[in-house]
Amino acid sequence: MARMSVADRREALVGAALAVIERDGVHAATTRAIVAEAGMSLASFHYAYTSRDELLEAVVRRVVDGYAAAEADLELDGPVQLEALAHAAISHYVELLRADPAREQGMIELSLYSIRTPELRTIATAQYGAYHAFAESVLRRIAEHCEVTYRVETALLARMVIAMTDGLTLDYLVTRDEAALERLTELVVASVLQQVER
Amino acid sequence: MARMSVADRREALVGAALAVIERDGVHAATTRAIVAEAGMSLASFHYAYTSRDELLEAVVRRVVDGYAAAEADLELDGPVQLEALAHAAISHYVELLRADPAREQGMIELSLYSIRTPELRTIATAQYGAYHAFAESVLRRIAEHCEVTYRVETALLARMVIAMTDGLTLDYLVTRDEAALERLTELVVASVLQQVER
DNA sequence: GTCTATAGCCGGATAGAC
DNA sequence: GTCTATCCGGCTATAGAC
Repeated sequence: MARMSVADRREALVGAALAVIERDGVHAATTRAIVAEAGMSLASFHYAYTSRDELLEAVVRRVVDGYAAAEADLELDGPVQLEALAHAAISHYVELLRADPAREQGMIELSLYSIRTPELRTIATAQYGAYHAFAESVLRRIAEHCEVTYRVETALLARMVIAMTDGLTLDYLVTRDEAALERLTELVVASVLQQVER
Repeated sequence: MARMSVADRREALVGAALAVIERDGVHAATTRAIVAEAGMSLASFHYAYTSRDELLEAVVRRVVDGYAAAEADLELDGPVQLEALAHAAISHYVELLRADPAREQGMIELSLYSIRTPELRTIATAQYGAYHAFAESVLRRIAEHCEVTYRVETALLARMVIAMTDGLTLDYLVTRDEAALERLTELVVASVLQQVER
């Protein structure tokens, strides 16, 4: 294998780990599976990271950064109705879920693994902090765009949205019931809209 | 160890497995950890079950049966208001969550593990089927008691309740934020009440 | 710096004594 | 029937050749 800077090697390993986690789950993301995915040797792994947990910490950081970037990219332009906007935002996630359920399962597994591992606990908290911040930012932009306010603090409503989408995700992962997913999505949207003060 | 019938041994192993899963997670529930918890030898395990997955299947079955029994035990008597009843039902679960978060984490891990394991997939589906049936039964009894109906099918609303409590659970497991848990609970109750047709 | 080889441990499952 | 002892594979991490 050609020489790579440690930074590049870490980058490649994080990407490979994410790929394995998304495809086969946290349980399957062994150092061996990760280096195989990255096309490098086992020793190279330990040259870039001292331990598997250190790599997983970097993986969670990348996921968190990814959400921050997604927030910046989100477009909420044009003269759209409040209901349509709320529906579009939730549906956008639900489509991601339907397109790649294993990925979402991997993300939940990653959170659960993190909170079982003392050194990773704070990282897991940061992960959810990023989820909440993302949802809150979207809610805030919707409120501004549609000139409405919420009956509860935006941060709390954001938290509810994350909780509801997580619950939706678990339901779909287990049952794979498309019809229920669609109808549950509508109920989640209705629950959010209920908290809008026009 | 004294002689035990295979049935008794299985019973003991399922209980021990559940204890380990609730305390340390599915990942830690190795055959060795389970037999240590049950106070028996490793060989005795394989005398009662042919494989670890076979035992885990039995564990999920016990969890499912436990929910069915809990439903039968639930009391919804007395002239209570609809709002108080809905709040009490949700709060009852939230108190279980606060009292033993590790247990709820273990149950979610068990579901995720099951859906990653082809032979256990149907069991996971049954587990959620039992959750839904439990919630639906409670909703039905509340509706009957308070003489109201729901704007959507009771089965769908039950599904929403399970999804929301799952999401609530993940949020609390990660953040351990008591204040947020309380306020999220209120939002979940409000979301359910929104679907009541008086 | 990168590799192969291996140490050392823990996992599920089994053999064979009693 | 129940045990101890063991096989064997996979894991993380490291040693040492190049």
